[in-house]
Amino acid sequence: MNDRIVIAVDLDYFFAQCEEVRRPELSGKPVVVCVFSGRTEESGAVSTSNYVARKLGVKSGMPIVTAKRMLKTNPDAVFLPVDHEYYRAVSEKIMQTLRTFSEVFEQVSVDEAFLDVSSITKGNYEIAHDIGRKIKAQIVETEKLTCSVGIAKNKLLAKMATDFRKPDGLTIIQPDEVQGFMNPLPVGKLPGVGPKTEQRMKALGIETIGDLALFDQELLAREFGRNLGPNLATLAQGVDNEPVQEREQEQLSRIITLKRDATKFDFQSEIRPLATDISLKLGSLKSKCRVIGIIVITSDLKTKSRALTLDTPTDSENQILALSSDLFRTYFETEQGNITARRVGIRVSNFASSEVESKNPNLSDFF
DNA sequence: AACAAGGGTTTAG
DNA sequence: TCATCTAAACCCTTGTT
Repeated sequence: MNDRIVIAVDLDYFFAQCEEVRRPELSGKPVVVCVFSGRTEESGAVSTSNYVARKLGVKSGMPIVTAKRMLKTNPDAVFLPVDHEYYRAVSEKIMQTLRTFSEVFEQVSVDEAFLDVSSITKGNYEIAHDIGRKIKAQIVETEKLTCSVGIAKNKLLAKMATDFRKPDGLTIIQPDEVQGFMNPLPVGKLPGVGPKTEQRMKALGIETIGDLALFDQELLAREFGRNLGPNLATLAQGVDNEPVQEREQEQLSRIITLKRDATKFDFQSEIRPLATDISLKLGSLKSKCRVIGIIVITSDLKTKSRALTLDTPTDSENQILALSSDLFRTYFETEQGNITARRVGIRVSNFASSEVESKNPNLSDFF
C-alpha cells in the first residue's frame, strides 16, 4: 500500500539535441556544444555532444581543443557555443507538459524530472508503462526531442533505469527484479559513487553493487564516513525513501574564467557582473542571503573558498560586490603571492525570505 | 550533545 | 597539452551554547 511508482525522465544529450532541432541539417553530423572561456579563441570545455560525436570519442568536460583534434578529419563536425536561454525555454515547455501527467512532480535539472504516479496508477506497472510511452510520444510531438524514461519503485531505481538504455529508452524495474538488476552492475553505476569512491571501493574488494550491499557496515562507516558509508550501502540494496517533491534552492553562485591569471585583486570590474546577476536572481527568488563567499580556482585547478556571515541578510548588488571584494583582497594578502587565480566567483547561501530575521543578540542582552 | 561557521572534496549534469 | 559552469551532499575542524 505504501509502495510507490516513480517515473524518471531524462532528455537525451539535451543541449546538442536542442541544436539539432533548431537546425535539422545538423542531424547525422557530430555536434559539440562548447563553453568557450574567452581566454583564447579556442579555450574552454565541451558541455555536451550528440551521439555521433560521442562515438568518435568526444566526452563532456573535455578541452575543446582535444575534441577538435579528435574530429579534425571529419569536415561535417560542428562546434557551437552553449545557448542556455534557448535550452531553458525548450526545457520549460517540456516541464509544463510533464506536469500534466502527475501533480507529484520534481524537476531535478534543466533536462531531468521525476513523477510520482503511485496514486494515478494504483500501483499498476502496466499503467505506468503506458504513461511512460505517452510522455515520450508527446515530447517528440511537441518539441521533436527524444528522452529516456525509467520506471521503478523509487527515485534511485527510476534514475538507474533511465541510464540503463539511452538514448530513447524506456526501462522498467519491477519490484521483484531489483536485486537482479542491481547486483551485477559495477559499483560505479550507483548514483553517488563517482571515480574517486569507485577506486576506494575497489581497494576494499568491492566491485559490484551486490558486493557493496553485502559489505560490512562498520567498515564502510569508517572508510566513507558515519553517514555516507551506510547510506551508500542502503542505496546498493535498492532502498531510497526520498519523496518526489520540489526542493528549495539553497545556494547561488556565478564564476568566470579570468582573461589572465591573477596574483592580486585587480579584477573588480570583471566580477561586478557576477554580483549584479546574483542580486537580480536573489530578487526574483524573493530571497536575501546571510552568507556571502568567494570561490577561487587556482592555476593548478584546485578550488578554494572563503565566506562570511552577515548579521542582516542582503540582496544588494553593491553590498555583495563590496564584501566579496574584501574577501578577495584579504585572500590574496594572506596567501602572500602563493596563489594564482585562474577562475573566480561569488557564491551566496543561507537564504532568508523577505521576512525580517536578525541574528543579532537582543539589545536587552547588554543590560 | 547539538548546533553554527568556515573550509575542503566529491558528485552530477 | 589542456582543463566550463552551477548546485548539492557530505566531510572535517573549531568554537559556542
